[in-house]
Amino acid sequence: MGRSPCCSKDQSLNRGTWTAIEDKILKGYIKIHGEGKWRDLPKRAGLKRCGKSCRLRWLNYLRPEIKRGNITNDEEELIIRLHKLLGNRWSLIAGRLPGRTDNEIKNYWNTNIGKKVLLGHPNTASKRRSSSSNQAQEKPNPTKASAVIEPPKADTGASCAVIRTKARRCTKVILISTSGSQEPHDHQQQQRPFGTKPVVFEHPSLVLDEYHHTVEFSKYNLEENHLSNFMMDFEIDKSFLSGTLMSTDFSELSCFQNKNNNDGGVSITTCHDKDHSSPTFIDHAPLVSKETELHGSEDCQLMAPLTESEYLDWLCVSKDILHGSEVNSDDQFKLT
DNA sequence: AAACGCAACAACCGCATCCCG
DNA sequence: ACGGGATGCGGTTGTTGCGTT
Repeated sequence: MGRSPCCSKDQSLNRGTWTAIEDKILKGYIKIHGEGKWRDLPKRAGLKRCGKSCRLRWLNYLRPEIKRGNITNDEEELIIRLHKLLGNRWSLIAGRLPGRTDNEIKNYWNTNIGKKVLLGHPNTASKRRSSSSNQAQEKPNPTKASAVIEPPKADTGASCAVIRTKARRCTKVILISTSGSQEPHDHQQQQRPFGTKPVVFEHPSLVLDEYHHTVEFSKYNLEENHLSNFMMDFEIDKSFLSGTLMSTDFSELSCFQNKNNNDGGVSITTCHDKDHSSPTFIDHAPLVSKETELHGSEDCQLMAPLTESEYLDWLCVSKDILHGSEVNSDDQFKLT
């Protein structure tokens, strides 16, 4: 039973930086035989490397589509936006930057952006080896930079909180309307439209799930936080994204006008099933984490209400993931 | 010119997840 | 449904080389 010993323990294997000859051998082998079967590849190709190392070298360095060179300002901007939306899911972020690898973006974040974010200077990128003038400044540990970032203070323009440190599958989203004073279990109230009234998603799966997630709701004592006059929970699936959420007219949604108070708004909370049994079509959490009783709970994270631009970002990414195309600006949701 | 400090990034490591029999 | 191998992913470490003293 158990896992076979890691090949990295094999003392006869080469470690460290790859040589040009090794690169050539690996490139040549993959050109002929294609990717995959990494465990067997080194033996077949005649490389004294472990399969993992070969895979990493190929994916992060040797692939022909890899774009070398500095991260451009546009790319940096995109990374920041995506990180705000996706957290430390570097592979997802890299997937939206053609030619860039997750490793490259992760490194870039840790050495550049993460530091700027911590220091509160998101637009003052220090270029590679540009100057040592800032070396005397406080030196945050780059490897820790992405692990703990303080939640943003209310109304600070650039909110860069990382939602969670470890990528986890998001299986549910809970919308919590903080408007009105209706009872959470009142079915009548749930038939009301957007606006100052409770949110309604008229989708069969939502209704079906209502009872179960109401239980979950009381479990976390949301009521005591006075956050939830209404709550609806649902599986994130394609019908939700493409149907319920995407087809909803948000023109009456007033949540963005009352950020960080209970006077009106919608919070979105993500939950994570430990057994990953629920279907998932997006696996990113959209929002900005907020200190509440829920914060730190292993399975449920409460997010602060989104700003308009944050919400649009999230919707764009969600839609893009679903349809594999860019969102037309005309196709975005109208917000008051 | 040598030593040192640091930034950048390549590579490693271990765990999570996927996939197939 | 389950087990185990293959692969993916993110955190961390090691190496390199530039800039400063």
